[in-house]
Amino acid sequence: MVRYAKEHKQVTRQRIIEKAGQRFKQDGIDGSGISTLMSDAGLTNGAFYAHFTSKDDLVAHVVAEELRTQVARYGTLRPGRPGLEDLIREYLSPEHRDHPGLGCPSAALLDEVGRCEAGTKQAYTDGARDIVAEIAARLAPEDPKSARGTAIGLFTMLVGTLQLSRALADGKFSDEVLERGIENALALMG
Amino acid sequence: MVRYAKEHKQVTRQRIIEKAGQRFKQDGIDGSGISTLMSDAGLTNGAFYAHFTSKDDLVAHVVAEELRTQVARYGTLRPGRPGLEDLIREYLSPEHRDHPGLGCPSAALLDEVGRCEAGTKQAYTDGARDIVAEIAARLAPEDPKSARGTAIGLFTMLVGTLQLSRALADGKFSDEVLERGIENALALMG
DNA sequence: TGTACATCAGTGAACGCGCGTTCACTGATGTAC
DNA sequence: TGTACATCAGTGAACGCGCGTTCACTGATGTAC
Repeated sequence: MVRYAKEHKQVTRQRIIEKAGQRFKQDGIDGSGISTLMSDAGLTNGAFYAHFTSKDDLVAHVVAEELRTQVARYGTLRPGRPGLEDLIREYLSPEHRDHPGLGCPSAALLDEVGRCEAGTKQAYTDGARDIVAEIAARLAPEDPKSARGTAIGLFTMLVGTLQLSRALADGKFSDEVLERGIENALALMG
Repeated sequence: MVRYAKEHKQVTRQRIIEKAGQRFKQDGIDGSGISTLMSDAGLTNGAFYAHFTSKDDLVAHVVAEELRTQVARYGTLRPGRPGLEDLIREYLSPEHRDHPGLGCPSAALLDEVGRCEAGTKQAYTDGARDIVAEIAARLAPEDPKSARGTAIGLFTMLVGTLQLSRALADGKFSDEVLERGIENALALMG
């Protein structure tokens, strides 16, 4: 019937998106060229435009996928507040700090997303809404709306703290930022 | 004696650094080319290497200068905690969100600094130390050390909140993030 | 069963462009005598 | 006072390179008859 399995091209496209997510988080969006991205996916540069109309198009899909993955992580945590506490400790760990390619897209790319075109910002906005809702639901399952403010504060502090820890040249200072961040985040949860 | 006023070249160098700070914060470091930076300073590209050994060299000096400016801002605030409260409201304002070029370098560039070479990260580290110390001294003038944790939390939340507000395509959601951020920051101060 | 043709994911060379960097030169202002 | 020379901040064209993007082509697999 078909020369390739029906879903072959979709699988390839998904592989490009996932590898590009890692590369973007490691080297930045501006810092990652099409040739590198395609080579990460085991392909050559020419095939790119059979999958995406432009780099901007890829970036928007990558951001959407990365945030979807973050939301999915919440489903794997212990239920309720204990799950959030686990998340805080994992998020503000030296492992996460030292491996941005496998970590949170917001920590790696948030200020760059602020400079991206509308489609990418929209994809980020949709994902951010889900993340805030997930955190709020864990903080106050009976009335998530009341916890939105705290959820936003928790999220922004996690992101800012990890970014700061990555920008510091002094390992001791960086470790201190992570440790204080855990204390602050747990305190913020109440 | 000299063809130009003694300090002429220093003045030009300082102008390049300050204009580059604005450009970096607006378009990103990777997003700003030497020709644009020099044209911002009213010069042509060729003069760049009479002032800096490389783009990385400029970036390190810009980061150092930008953080020095941030620290200097603390001196212009009302003394003590009221000054910090003013800062929080100014920092998390729509005006600051909408004019990154004139705003906080951490909010505009923090994740990019994390990917910069050692000299730039060192410059950032030195500046961050001063900012944390300034905030801590305002939170607990009698015992700043005890307030370091809270100072770090306040700083990271401000930075993360402004970044998030800039990344959101939805103005209403973005405004909400700023408002909740002010509440959370004031609560964190205690 | 065998051969001609259609499909299409992927190849790889090439496009113009802007990047960071280099360098021979300019021209305004000084000094020497 | 006038002319030859030194200084040096800044000019602007050029360097090789990698960028995002285009396109003629390949080659593996299917269908037609």
